[in-house]
Amino acid sequence: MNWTDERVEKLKKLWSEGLSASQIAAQLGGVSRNAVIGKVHRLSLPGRAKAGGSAPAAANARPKRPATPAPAPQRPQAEAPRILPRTTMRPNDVAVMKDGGAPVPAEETSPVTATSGNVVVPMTRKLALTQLTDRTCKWPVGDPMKDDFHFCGNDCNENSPYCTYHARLAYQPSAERRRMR
DNA sequence: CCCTGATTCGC
DNA sequence: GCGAATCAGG
Repeated sequence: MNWTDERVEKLKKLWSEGLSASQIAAQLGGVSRNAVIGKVHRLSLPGRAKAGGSAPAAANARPKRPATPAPAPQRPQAEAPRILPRTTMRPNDVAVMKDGGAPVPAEETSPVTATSGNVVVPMTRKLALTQLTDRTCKWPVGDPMKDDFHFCGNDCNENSPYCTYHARLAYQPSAERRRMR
């Protein structure tokens, strides 16, 4: 895959926007994240800022490289579009989903934080925390700091902690991967 | 384990 | 110049 001006330009754009190398590689298609990082360095683009006191990356630089380059099997990265419960979502994933119009918990352990404010939900049974059972949807509704806070409480599947509706919101596929020719 | 960027060096 | 392999972290 050539680094055409077009692709380089897109690389610069996405990199400056803070996307990770792997995400950029996914968008460009046909290149690995290593290729992206390598290109970034070659272009002398500013690397990622090291925030809190840890940046001995360049200080070390004493790796060992075996003189035996094993035949590297390429992985064509063609996974099936499986929808798996990804509870950990990165900022970019959330940003993409936000356009869908559906309210979605931004944080992993506590979806509560994201639902503060106006949440439009089909129907809730307005259950308190202590009234939740194994079969009631545990999707939080409203502001936990206010007293009108409650949980959805609808019937949920045996496995999922949420009802069918909220399970869709909670378990959005990472998606936004595949983008190649 | 997943991920991140950084670096080296054979090609 | 390219990028896989590798390192070093989170």
